[in-house]
Amino acid sequence: MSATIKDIAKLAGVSHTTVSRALNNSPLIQEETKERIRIIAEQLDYTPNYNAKSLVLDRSYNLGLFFTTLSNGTSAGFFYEAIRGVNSVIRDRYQLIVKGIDDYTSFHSITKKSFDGIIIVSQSDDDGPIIEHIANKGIPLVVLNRPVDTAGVLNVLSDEEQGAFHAGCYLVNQGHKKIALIEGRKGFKSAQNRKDGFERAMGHYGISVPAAYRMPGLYDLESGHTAMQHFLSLEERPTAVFCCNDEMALGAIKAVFEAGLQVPKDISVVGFDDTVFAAYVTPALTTVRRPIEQISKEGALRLLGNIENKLHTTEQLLLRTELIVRESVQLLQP
Amino acid sequence: MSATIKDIAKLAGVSHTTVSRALNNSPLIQEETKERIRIIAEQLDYTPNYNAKSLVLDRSYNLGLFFTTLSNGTSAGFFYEAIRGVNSVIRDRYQLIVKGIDDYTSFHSITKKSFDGIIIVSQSDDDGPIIEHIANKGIPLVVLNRPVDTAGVLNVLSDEEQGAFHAGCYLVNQGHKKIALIEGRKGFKSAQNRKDGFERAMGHYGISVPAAYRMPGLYDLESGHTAMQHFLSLEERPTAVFCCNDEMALGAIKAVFEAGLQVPKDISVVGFDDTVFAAYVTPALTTVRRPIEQISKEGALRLLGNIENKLHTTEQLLLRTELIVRESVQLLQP
DNA sequence: CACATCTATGCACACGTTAACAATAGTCTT
DNA sequence: AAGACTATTGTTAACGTGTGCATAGATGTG
Repeated sequence: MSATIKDIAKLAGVSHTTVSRALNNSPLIQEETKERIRIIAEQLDYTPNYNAKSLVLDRSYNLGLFFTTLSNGTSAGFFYEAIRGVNSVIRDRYQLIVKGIDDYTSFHSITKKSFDGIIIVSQSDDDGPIIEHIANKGIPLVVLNRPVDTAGVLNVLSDEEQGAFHAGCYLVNQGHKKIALIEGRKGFKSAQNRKDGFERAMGHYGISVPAAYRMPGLYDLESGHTAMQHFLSLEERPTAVFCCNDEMALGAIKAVFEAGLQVPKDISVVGFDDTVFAAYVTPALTTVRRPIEQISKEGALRLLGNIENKLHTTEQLLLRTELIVRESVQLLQP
Repeated sequence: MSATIKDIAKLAGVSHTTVSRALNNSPLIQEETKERIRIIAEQLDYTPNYNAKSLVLDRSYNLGLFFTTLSNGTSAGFFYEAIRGVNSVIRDRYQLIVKGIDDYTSFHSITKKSFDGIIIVSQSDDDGPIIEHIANKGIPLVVLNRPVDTAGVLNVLSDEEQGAFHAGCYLVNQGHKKIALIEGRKGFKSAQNRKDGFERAMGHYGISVPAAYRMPGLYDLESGHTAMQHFLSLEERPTAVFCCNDEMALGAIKAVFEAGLQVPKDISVVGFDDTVFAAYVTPALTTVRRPIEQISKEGALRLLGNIENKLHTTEQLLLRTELIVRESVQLLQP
């Protein structure tokens, strides 16, 4: 069917060894011979069989890109930016294999032979076992988006606690005192960090957040909607709500409008993530931007570095978040 | 390093052939022997080397999932749903390799050896060459989202023309006569189809759409915003605007609010795609839903069918779109 | 001129797996 | 009891590529 180095060898009147060396641009082969062989390869439309190469070179040319889940809980924008970032770095050097961790029934098939390196975009503590497995197998690994301290594992993430802290401070500085919180999906590390940052800000200014001002959420529109309905039903409504992501913030805003009220006039809303539509909803959403694409780029770069230099550095990179002030927060007069 | 069938063979006191057969559950091997071998394999934590398997079986266990572009023009939600749909079908039988077609400098490396099958999520006529290439190489192929008529290629898409037609008719039936259009990204087949469906609806009711009521768009928030600003500046403003996707519709709505006007009271807006946030913006967006996830599922299923039965059927599957009526269109009194 | 050195190439094997064919022992048939 | 057949296992080669070692010719050296 398709041409092999042996076919080329026959036509060129040399051994297949010479062809192999010529096409890999080995200094052992005469320039003239190389050129002749290259031309024949071109004519035959030769493409190396990567499976054979992999077998003998013990490299798969595969990079795994694993998400905590593909089926629920991962927001589309997040997913997209992560893949984009990684893809822009690897170009054609590796194949990018995308998987959801929760699709694995067993990690047995994850071996050094099938992955040259793995990028885990982790959103949950439940990812611990797979991280252990990969590290044990000695596969180069970078974990994005969530802190890990396993030795030999790279780690790139944004400082979400700090981002939430800034958002909380901002609300207080705008004059808010009755501030409510819609939490993220339980078990997701980000949910914990964002909550922590928010709490720290409140603590910093000595503002207490009663139980009625705290609602659980699932990072989706619907749970934001429900949570806000609850806040609106309270006798003493909060004047501002910090939502642990933009989708929930959107759902929350929707609930406010449905109740015949206005954002930010009657109630202020802050989100987290700066998703693409945050700037375009009405009112434009004040939110915390985390540099997903940059995180995935930096992560991929460092991973490739470790792969190519056969290192297993343990490095943690923390990228700053940024508060994006738009129109969804009202300045309260004292 | 890692165990091979030969290691198992030694421990079991049989030939490596017997081990291979046992682990592949061949009927040639005695049940008792199989069991013994399985236990040893388990103890050694044996995993087959897929590169070696691929080499001899001439199968890669790879499925390509190619998008027109990863870097711009593909909406995040679209991307996400497509991967989800395909992933839910293939589970652990194949590895899913995600690529942007515009990342390829040459299609040379796309061979039968490296891909058992390919799914192209096509958004542009520019994808013609790669489709030709893949079909010529005899690699099983399904093209999603855009019509193709190459022999031996599967094709699954939604009837967007019909969807846009219904949306257009709906606007007219709600009493609108001055209807404007924000077009999709030039070169994208969907842009043409949606425009065609809209035009057909207008033609059907004898409504003419002047040049000033047509604006180009790029499928992003910003171009929708710009286009709507243009419409608002006209002496005789349209009463309704059909946007070729939801993102542009969001941008358009934003522009309306900025001008101190209201949707749908002053101007009605219809989108296309029913992205996740369509239901949660204010006002909730009336739009056309196309079943991306279903399309990618159906496509993947049919592709796997063709791969496993070694067929190259030429089949086209057209899935219906659905008009989702929400709150962004005003009923005009005559 | 004899020997060492260098250059360009080939030979043979390895990577881990599957499969065609061969071999052995036991069972059945007449 | 001889031949045919069956069940189980082994021998060997093959997939396509890369590499250590051998080889042959050319060139340099004293």
